[in-house]
Amino acid sequence: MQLSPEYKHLFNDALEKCSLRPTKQREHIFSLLLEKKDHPTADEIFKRSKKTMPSISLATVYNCLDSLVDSGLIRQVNFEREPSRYCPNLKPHAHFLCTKTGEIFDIELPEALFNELSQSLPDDFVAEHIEINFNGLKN
Amino acid sequence: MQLSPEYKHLFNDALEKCSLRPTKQREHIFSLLLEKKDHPTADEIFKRSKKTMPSISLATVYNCLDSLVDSGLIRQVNFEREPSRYCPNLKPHAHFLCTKTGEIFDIELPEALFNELSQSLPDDFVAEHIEINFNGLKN
DNA sequence: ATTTTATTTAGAATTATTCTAAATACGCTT
DNA sequence: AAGCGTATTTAGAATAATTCTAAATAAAAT
Repeated sequence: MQLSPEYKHLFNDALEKCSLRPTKQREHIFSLLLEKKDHPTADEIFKRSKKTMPSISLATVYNCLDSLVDSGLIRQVNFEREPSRYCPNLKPHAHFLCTKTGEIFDIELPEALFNELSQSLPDDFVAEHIEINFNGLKN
Repeated sequence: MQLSPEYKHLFNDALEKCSLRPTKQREHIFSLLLEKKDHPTADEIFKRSKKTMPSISLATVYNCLDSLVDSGLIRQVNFEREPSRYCPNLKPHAHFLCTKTGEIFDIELPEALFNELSQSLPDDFVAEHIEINFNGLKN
């Protein structure tokens, strides 16, 4: 529940770059995501947050998650009509939803694949972000 | 607003395979999606449907869309927290959301890329479906 | 220290989607 | 074609996720 110096630095820098303030709540939620990387929903994060920061409100959780996403510290993961989930893995990766258990897995993909994807766009398209979601069965 | 014989056939077959009935409403919505392939939301589809089928209800639109997705006749497209959109393009393709205009474009990708993606999954993952969403700027 | 500006908070509001139960339509059997 | 069982449609209510609002608080700048 405490950011290591490296992450603390990353955290401050990333927010600074977007002129966002490094608040207790933002830090709390970020460290919580780093602690258990299981792609929780906003509501799940709210419940976990309250354990150690009982005064936090759900709206703040949503606000903080948005700030963290905007500053590039975490990623938002969307599958179908399900509530958004959040992921602190900063390496380029895809997600896999197991249709049986509902679990979401990070899938590390070779950087080259992302490049291939970008390059296969017509010239007038400039991609800022690529999201790759698999679903199927994980044994 | 009328399916061509080929599409009518495709439509009947696809529903049959899932033991779903080829109803007027399902056909109506399917033909409407084929007519203007602009990735409309359920609500937009509801508005369009009412023009020629005034008695249709929003719940039916949702039901029909689910049936069409289940039978593989259309695809559901999700970007971030936005409402689901629907796409009748059956060729393997990705989607590109222009962050400026909000428009969604179909991006045809070489089949090989989809294979590469599937193959880069660890052995215990079996993908049923791959969704690729770009966002950025389209000039 | 003071002021300015961003953020948090609780609760209300909104929006997309799903549920419910009755009415209707479909497709099969005779 | 009539009847029967089941699937689908319908309108409206209900739900769930997310956003909004306005006042209180906290952070940064002066």
